[in-house]
Amino acid sequence: MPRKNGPPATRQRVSIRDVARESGVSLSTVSNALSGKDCVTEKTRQKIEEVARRLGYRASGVARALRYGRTFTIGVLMADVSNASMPDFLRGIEDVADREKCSLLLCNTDDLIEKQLAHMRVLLERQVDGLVLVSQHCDSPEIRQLLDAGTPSVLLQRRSPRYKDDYVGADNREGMLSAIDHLVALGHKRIGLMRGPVQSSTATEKLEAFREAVASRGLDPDPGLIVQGNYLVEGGYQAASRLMDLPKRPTAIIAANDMSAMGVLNAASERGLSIPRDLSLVGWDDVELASFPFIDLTTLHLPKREMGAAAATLLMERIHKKRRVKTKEVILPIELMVRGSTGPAPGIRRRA
Amino acid sequence: MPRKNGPPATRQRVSIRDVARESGVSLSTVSNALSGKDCVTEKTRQKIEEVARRLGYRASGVARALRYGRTFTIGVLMADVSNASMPDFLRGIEDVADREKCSLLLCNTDDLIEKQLAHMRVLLERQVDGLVLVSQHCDSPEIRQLLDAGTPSVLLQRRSPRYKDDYVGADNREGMLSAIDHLVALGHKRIGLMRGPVQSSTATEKLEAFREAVASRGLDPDPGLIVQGNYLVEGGYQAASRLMDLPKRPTAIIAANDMSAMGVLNAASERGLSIPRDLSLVGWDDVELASFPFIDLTTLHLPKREMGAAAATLLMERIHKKRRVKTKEVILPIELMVRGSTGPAPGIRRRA
DNA sequence: TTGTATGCGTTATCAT
DNA sequence: ATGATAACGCATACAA
Repeated sequence: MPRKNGPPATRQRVSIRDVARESGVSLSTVSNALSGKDCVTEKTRQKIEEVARRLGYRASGVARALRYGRTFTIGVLMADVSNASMPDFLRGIEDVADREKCSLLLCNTDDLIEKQLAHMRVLLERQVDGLVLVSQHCDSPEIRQLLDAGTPSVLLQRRSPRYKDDYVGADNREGMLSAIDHLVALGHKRIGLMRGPVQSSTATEKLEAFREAVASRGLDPDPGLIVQGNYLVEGGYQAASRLMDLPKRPTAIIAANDMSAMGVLNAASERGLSIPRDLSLVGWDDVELASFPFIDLTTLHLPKREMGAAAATLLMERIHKKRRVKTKEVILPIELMVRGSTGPAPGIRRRA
Repeated sequence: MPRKNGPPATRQRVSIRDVARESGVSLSTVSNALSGKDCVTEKTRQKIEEVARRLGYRASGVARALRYGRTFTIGVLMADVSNASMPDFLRGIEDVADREKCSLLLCNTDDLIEKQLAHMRVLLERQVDGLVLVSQHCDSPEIRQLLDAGTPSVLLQRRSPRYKDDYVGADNREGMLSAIDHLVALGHKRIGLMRGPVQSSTATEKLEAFREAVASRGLDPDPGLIVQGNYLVEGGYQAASRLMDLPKRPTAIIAANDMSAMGVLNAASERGLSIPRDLSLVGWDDVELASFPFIDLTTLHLPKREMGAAAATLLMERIHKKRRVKTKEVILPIELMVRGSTGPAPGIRRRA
């Protein structure tokens, strides 16, 4: 029986057919036996299993996916895995995916909308069961169109300002208030904020909470105290430099995130400013290095792995059609980790 | 026409069939038109494209994979993406994968052989086109069996001591010698080595080069100067503590990697030892934080992204059957980044 | 209990 | 230029 069809599909893989032929039974019997159905004689099953093992048979996930209409695959889009928090988000997603027998297809977008679009198209073509986006870009029309194409999706850490999606984030407002209250308790009144990128929804939330606190706690409302950062070390350095070179320097800085806080440390050491004696510093995210004794950064702990897991859980609900229309948001608490980078404001007596 | 087949495969997706029906042509014509064959009238093509767009048609990667016998997917196995070097390896792999229209399935093994086995089985079932392993476990019989099952694979950063595989690594011997020569030039004679895990092939290579150098450079051969580390901060702390509490402390330490070097910094600050005045420190990997001004760690730069790319390139050669049997090794150069954590040995005049 | 037939969506071959 | 068909590997409904 010569193959009549085209060159592709070289048919080198051992398939259920080979097992059937070799064990002298039919396809379905093999299928039944191997998937543990009870309608197969123990003897037949034994035989089949032996043959399968001998031939090194391994069911084709591709064929299965085609048949089931499910790939047991989840696509993950993030700007850059190399960014400190990303691996933890990823691990959280994986925790749940593993449990649900799903694998992860990972794509880096480098924060480029075009790259994200291309990746999304590929992922949808691959028929992933769902999509997790840790991305600033969830608002452009093309992306919305793909998002609405029917494949479940969930936003993690960054949300769309204009649309209502399934979303997992952290309580940034609470975080900001607790940071400020901590600083206020230490006597700080002139607090600088390094805000994150304008497209970042979390940056916006933090900024709003900051303004709210400035008003309600009676802090110095000088708009010069709010500078632009970008979540990177270098951006943190530049932003911090602007704050430090202000005619009247803030006594404390809240960085856009831990990485930009590193930039602040650089800027401070350059100017011979001692932290926390001359300047208190609060980070955001609580990445691993924040807890190193020689860094010892006071920061807001983002439960990254838990957030990833929560996102994946939301996604699985959709995939299992447990929830069809109503969107859901999960906001996880955020905790201030008080470490050594914050101290009494200069000129304030200890235990003020 | 009621569906007769089983419950799965719900048939909700718009397929090439729908496009064919809607545009009043046959399946093959749609396929030809959409895949840019020239045997289609321009008018027909227009029509088909319009319909496809209108219906939101997207070809099924799964069906294609079944048909082609290729999934355009590469499986990546690593102990833990959260480890500092992993994201860079991953990016390198992705660089090449993107170019080759492949996506990455990422699996964390947590360095557990059972987990790795399970993931490998899943990946092979999914019919990935190839496998990249950044894993200590490539030597157990079960794993070898899967590795030899026909799917191309390449080892990255860690190799098998017993088997010859496609492999990409760095020139660890050169790295170690350059580190030692740097220290020797600074007057160090009593150098401590924190070796990596025993299963780590790179750790072994470094250790051998260290011993070679101790002999050839006439360094203190005290076996107590070699302690066990584990690539983690805490392990580095403990190992460094042992070295520092030696009756006669080394004047320099070469850490297992940058993370354990952080542990050394912790141990040093705990003992009030100043680096590099009392103790010189060399790391390994050159992760981002090594270059932060307030850390400023002298370390060996591992070209991680390039290594990942080289591994993926090797893999693609196999996938494209450019190379069938002969295994290939790529050893990338490693470069000493001299920063502030190394200085003259105590008791040595400056500019010794 | 076991075998036969069908379809998942695609594309290459072959016929028209 | 276009259409009919088979095959990739699997799982199921149904018949024997």
